[in-house]
Amino acid sequence: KVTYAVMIEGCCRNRNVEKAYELYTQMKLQGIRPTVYNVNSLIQGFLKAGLWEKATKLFDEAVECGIANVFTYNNLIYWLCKVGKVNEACSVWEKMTNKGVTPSVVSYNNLILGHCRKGNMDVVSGLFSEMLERGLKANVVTYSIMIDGYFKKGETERALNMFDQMVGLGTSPSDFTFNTVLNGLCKVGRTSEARDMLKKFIEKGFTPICMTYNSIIDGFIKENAIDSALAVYREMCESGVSPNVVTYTSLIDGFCKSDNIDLALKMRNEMRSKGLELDVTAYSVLIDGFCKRRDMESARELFDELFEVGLSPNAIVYNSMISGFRNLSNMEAALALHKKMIDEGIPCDLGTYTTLIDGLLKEGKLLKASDLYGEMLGKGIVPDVITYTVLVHGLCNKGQLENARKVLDEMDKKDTAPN
RNA sequence: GACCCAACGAUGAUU
Repeated sequence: KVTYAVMIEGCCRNRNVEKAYELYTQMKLQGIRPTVYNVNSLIQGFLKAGLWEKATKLFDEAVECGIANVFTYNNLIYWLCKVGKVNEACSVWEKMTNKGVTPSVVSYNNLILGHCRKGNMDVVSGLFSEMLERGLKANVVTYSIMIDGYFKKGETERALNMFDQMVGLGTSPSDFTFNTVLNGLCKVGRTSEARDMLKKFIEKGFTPICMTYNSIIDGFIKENAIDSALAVYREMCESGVSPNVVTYTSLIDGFCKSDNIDLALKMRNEMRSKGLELDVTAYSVLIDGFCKRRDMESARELFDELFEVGLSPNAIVYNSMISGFRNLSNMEAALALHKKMIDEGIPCDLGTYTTLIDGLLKEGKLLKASDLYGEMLGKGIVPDVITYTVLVHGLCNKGQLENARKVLDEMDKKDTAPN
């Protein structure tokens, strides 16, 4: 039985779920009762392999025969939260408590994470107090998740309070926590503060990693403080931390957005000279840079290069290109790209349609624009304020006041506030 | 005894 357990686990780790499942059935055939451990590792294996159906089937079986434990439930709750199905995660949670399985700190952490990603911070604080009331002690992961959640929601003070609370209650922050706090400060435009804090953290024994510097570099980039960003980049290299593709992407993006395409390209070369290859995001930054400069020829070259190196552009890359052609009023090229997206099976998103509709309306091609709007709605894509603004503006400019009125009414029905 | 959780980069309108 031990042998089977070890083998099943090993197969799951090696992403060989098929083999693991084979062993599992073989074991059952030999009359050996599978343990929770076996089932748990199998479920996890299925989840990692994206075999959602098989995972839930096994999970339901485990629940039915009553061998499911906290770990079993946590596993599923985690994956549901990760893919944004927080409501389903909640029903698994209910099932768990109904079966008399007591949630652990990890259970709470998983659910809190799910709600943080959705931005439901009020639910999060409810769960947090519930957890404490039940006599569970929040751990460093709980705090880190919540700190990150508050920062991402823009509730900086709350985030910093959580950090103080954690320290005050005697939970030592981990390197993970430090990175979360630093990144959070950078994201809300307090990068210099983060840089100073980094020094203090280092004194407390924190070892910065590439990601730490990346957060600070990107923060300065977003504040348009390119020189500070470069200073941190040098500091990073000097302290022996190797920059990665994310570091360079931030810097390249900074140069592009401050209209310094030459320096951006220089950075790309520096990156390559260190043996790093561009990924899709890195390409997208450069492509967008050229598109914004209305240099569609260079953008196109990079777009082609992307294919040549064996990558395939995602919707973001296409959207940049489409937006670039739209700016040049070349809707023919823009629409050709839209067609290519569909041919290649790249899902168009709200941005794709908004840009296309914007361009078409500006050209006076109202029919084509409305076709695309219909196509978008047909795919279940819901318009947002920006889309509505595009429609109202475009229609008004073409004297279609009636239709613009209709759009405003539609907004009203959907409770979207005009800006 | 072994299984579960957290952190970094890119795209759309108006101004």
